Amino acid sequence: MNSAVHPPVFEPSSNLLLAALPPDDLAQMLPQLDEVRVEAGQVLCEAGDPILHIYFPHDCLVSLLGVAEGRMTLEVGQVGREGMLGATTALGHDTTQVRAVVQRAGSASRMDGGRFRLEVSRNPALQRVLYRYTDSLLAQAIQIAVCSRFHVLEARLARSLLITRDRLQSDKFHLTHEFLAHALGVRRVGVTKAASALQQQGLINYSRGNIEILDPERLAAAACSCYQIVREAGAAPATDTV
Amino acid sequence: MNSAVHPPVFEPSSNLLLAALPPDDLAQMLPQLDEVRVEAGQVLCEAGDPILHIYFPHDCLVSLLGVAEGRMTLEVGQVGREGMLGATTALGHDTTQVRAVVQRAGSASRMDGGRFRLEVSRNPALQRVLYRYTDSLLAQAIQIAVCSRFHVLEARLARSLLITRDRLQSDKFHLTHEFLAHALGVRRVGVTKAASALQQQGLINYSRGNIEILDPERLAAAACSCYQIVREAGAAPATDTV
DNA sequence: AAGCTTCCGTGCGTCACCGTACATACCTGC
DNA sequence: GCAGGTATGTACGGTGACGCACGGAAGCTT
Repeated sequence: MNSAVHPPVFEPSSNLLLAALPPDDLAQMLPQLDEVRVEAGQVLCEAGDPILHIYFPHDCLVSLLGVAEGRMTLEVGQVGREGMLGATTALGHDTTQVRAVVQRAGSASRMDGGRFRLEVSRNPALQRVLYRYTDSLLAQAIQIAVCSRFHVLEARLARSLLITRDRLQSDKFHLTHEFLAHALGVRRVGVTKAASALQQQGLINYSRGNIEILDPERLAAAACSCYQIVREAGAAPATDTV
Repeated sequence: MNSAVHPPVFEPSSNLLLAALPPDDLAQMLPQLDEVRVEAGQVLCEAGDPILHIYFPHDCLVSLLGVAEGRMTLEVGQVGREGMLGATTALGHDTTQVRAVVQRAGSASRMDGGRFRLEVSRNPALQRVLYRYTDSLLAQAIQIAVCSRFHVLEARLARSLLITRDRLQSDKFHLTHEFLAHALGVRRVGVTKAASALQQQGLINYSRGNIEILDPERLAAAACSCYQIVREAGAAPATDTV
């Protein structure tokens, strides 16, 4: 179910973390990486469960959901080709704190969790890459915490749509109100109401999960300032001393 | 103003991150560490400002506040003797995303930000320690994001008090409603109301900032489950492969 | 064409928290 | 023992989101 039907079409190095490794280090990891295809809605790992595999996305997008009791969840970060899923297992956490749900289907390089730990323990270059990436995840999580505490739903929805747009490099994508509700930590009807407001202002258009961003500039104006901050947090810092 | 009036009474290694370093690595850093005293309410760094110094707390406790527009803030983590302040500067972030406010006065080892960067760049043991610590900060931030989104104020207040109790190893400490309001991201009157409820149940007692926890077990029952999760996130993971 | 599933829209009562304003109690220092 | 700052208590209308329930529309399957 996870295996690609067609022969692999992505080089592992299409993931930017892997691409950042020195060639020799990358070569050492290659035999342990499998290309797999992940489908939208698929749960790659569940909060509290052991981390069996880690993933380096190529073209898919994964949503990290913090989980409270019941069905309440809140997106605390996203993982695309610039990152990886399961980095925390390198530090001895055998379970994951978040649920990872595929937002956009695509391809990823997968690796056994135990082998990854071993590889990290003897690969300083990989350690540095993971440290950098964990730090950027922290920056994202902090801003999302602030945002979801203080900003109203309509602004948060606008922010979320813009971030997705940036990541997917497209003004059109598939995302149901239900999915957005889980990410924003609100009811489905709350998303419907906020989305209707944005649509009536002519900022977006949607129908049965097919969302189109009509006016990015005005949508950015309707979003909170967290949009800029989260976007920059995902990018690399100005200088690189480690 | 920051210098200790009395001669230093804390060894740098009373900070657990420094203590985790191999003796040789620690010895190399020692000449660059100054013991300073920090006072309650002191702002060690302001969100958006450059990171001039990094701190390794000995017995003080520092609150990390994510900042939104206006006076709205939300505590996204705490730094005590198990951690440090400013680790992110090692990765080239010249500014900090959070405001760091001293919650309990005490002593810390301080170091110049630039020298710290240099030290990190050539000290793999230090890099590993920072990676571990950043990962635990991330775990804290994630849970706090979830908690502040879904749980009611009274439960969050109980959680906050219990965590402070654990860190300070004392049932009595000083913490005004105003300070708690900034940490929990709510109004001061909201804290007053929630604290009154806890007091009427006989769980706590307070007067002019002097808080006493009367019944930790029942207070834990009044708190959300995030208390356990955050506490474990602050602790070291079960195994250590890096 | 019928039937089913998925997705979106609306209405209604409830509630936690907000913003603001004002009142009261306690502590410190002169 | 009075002034002034600090800390806490109370009140009140407003609102964003909640929980629940139901209606409807679009697409897919048979």
